Amino acid sequence: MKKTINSTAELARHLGLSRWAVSRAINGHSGVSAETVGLVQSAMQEFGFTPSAHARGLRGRRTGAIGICFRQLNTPITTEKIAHVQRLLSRRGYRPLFELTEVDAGMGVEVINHFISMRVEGVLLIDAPPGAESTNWLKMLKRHNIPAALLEPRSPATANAVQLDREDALARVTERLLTLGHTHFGLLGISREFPLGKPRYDGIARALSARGLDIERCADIIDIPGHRHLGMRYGRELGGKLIDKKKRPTALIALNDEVAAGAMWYLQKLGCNFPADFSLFGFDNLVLSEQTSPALCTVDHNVEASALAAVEMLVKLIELGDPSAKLPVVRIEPRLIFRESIARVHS
Amino acid sequence: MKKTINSTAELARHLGLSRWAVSRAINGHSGVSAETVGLVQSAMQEFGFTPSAHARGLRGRRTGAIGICFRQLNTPITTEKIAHVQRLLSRRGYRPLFELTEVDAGMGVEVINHFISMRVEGVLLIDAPPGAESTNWLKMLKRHNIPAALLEPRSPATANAVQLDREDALARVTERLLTLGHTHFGLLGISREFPLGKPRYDGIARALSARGLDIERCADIIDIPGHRHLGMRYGRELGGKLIDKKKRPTALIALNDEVAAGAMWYLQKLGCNFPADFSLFGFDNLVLSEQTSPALCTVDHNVEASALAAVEMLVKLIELGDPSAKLPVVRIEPRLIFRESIARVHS
DNA sequence: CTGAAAGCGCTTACAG
DNA sequence: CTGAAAGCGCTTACAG
Repeated sequence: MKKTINSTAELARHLGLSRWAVSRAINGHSGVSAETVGLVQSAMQEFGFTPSAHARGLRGRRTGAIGICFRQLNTPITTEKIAHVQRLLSRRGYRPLFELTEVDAGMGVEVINHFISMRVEGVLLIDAPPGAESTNWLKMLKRHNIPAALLEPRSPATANAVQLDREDALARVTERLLTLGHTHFGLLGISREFPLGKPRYDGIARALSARGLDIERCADIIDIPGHRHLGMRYGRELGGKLIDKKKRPTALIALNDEVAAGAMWYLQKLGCNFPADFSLFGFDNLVLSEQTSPALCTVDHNVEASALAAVEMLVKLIELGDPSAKLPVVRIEPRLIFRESIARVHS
Repeated sequence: MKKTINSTAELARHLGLSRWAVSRAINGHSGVSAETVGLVQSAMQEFGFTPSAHARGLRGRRTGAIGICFRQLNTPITTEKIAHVQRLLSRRGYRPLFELTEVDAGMGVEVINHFISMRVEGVLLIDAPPGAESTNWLKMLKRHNIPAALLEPRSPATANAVQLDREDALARVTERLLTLGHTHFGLLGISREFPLGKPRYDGIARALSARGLDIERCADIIDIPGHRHLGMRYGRELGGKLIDKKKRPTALIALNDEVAAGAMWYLQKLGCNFPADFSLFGFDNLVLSEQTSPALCTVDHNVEASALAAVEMLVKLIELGDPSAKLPVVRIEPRLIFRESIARVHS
């Protein structure tokens, strides 16, 4: 029967070492021989001993913990962010603490307080909600000198944030379609009044005006104001509105892949061909976009790059040690994914 | 300028109370008046003070922390489990610590060690991988007297687990289709050899034999052995295999909603009607299943019930305080969702 | 309720 | 490297 080891003191006694040597071996500090480090590590392995994070966090300056919070796990994009962030942080020796802020009302403050009570070294807010709520969270953290970085906040931030450049992506999509000869665009679910639609609309307008074209004349906004579910069903309804148009666009740019797939489905059922009758571009690079037929051209969020930028920003803020440090906003370029759903316009 | 408060000692000094009173007020213990509790709480609010979880975890017996781990965030079902678990645990005064085990190789052991170092009071393994890996995790936890519960382990467990009764669900689906007059079934992607398929197949067989029917004669298994992606594209390919059959089934039961939607899409393009030509049942109750046309009949995992059962099981194990306690496996009944994709068979 | 003390398991600074 | 000590911020048991 093996004896069990529950503290570094017991481990030191077992190995005939001082607690000092054990502590420094565990933490990779200098002053102990490589041989001693090996002995300590193999004993930890053998007895399944892991030092108490609480004692360490209480006495030491570093806890190694990083609080990560996000609103909901409702999209594959969010879950991908989380997976990348976990990988990147644990490679840098940090331990992520994940929490959801919107499973219950008022949960956000509770989560931030938990992070504070855990003495996290930094907080990463993913998809932070707009307005006063997240401002309050940032205030709470600042009060405790805990730096925070924002990954894709829902309202525009002026510092310490990483944001996806949707405008640039849509400008590039539009340029590509112009190159293929398209001059009449259908904007499925993309409207200026809508926070999700605004940067997309602006990007399209920018690309058009670079060619001397006016978005008001070249593009039809096809949407249903007040519609809430931005999924396939919405896409089908927009397909229905599109088909009633006298002068049909030749290139369709959809708010996202689900809307694109819904519209494609509906129009195909009516006998339309993709990309012969319509070129179509989605957004999000969901698995769905590969599975449509033809496979959908779309825009990939480049989540890996955003997650990396956010983690590096947070680590830098932690290293600066200045709670009022302001790092410039990082803009991430989305990647255009070209597949089968676009073609040269018929002349 | 407000002074800041960083410890219960400072808080006690500020309020003219003893540290004893403050501690008991914060933890809701008896011996302090309601008035004192109120004073303490409002001062905590005012100064944004949250006691150190590390000091608390080090000295006190309880940390209130629960480790939750899961393999990946790859399905909406998993993310739903997490949201429910967070809500249920925080309502019971526990703090969940979430970690992913499959973002890097060997991450599982690292995650369990982190839980141990955090002195969690219990661990919930969600979608635990089959085989030796999770057995090892359980061994590590047991060594530290940390109870663990399994929510839908990928290999059958004999105790301390909550499992979805897929067999029962498919038996009920089959009964319903039999009631509608169907006697010839197409099993899309459901094969006996496959861990995901086995319980489904058994359930279908059970319902058939209850009516004196033999699954070998009444059902065609339509699948592509070795196919990896169980998504819409696979469904479309299975639709292709189905249409080549001499004697076509009238009722289709798909492995999941994506396979069902893919098959529906493919067959509709060929001019088949749902549910006139084929009745169709999916599984998972994804958002997608509402968005097909006709809307898909499907099976809902009843995640809320599974999450509740798992949380209650874990809480009971913690309260028992016996690291070798074995609670019986809880089976959760999935819910059948009837929509538009099934009909009485043509006579 | 107060007050004074012990102790949780570490890290850290210090003298050797 | 050793050894002895202090201290992180709490909870807890004890005497009043």
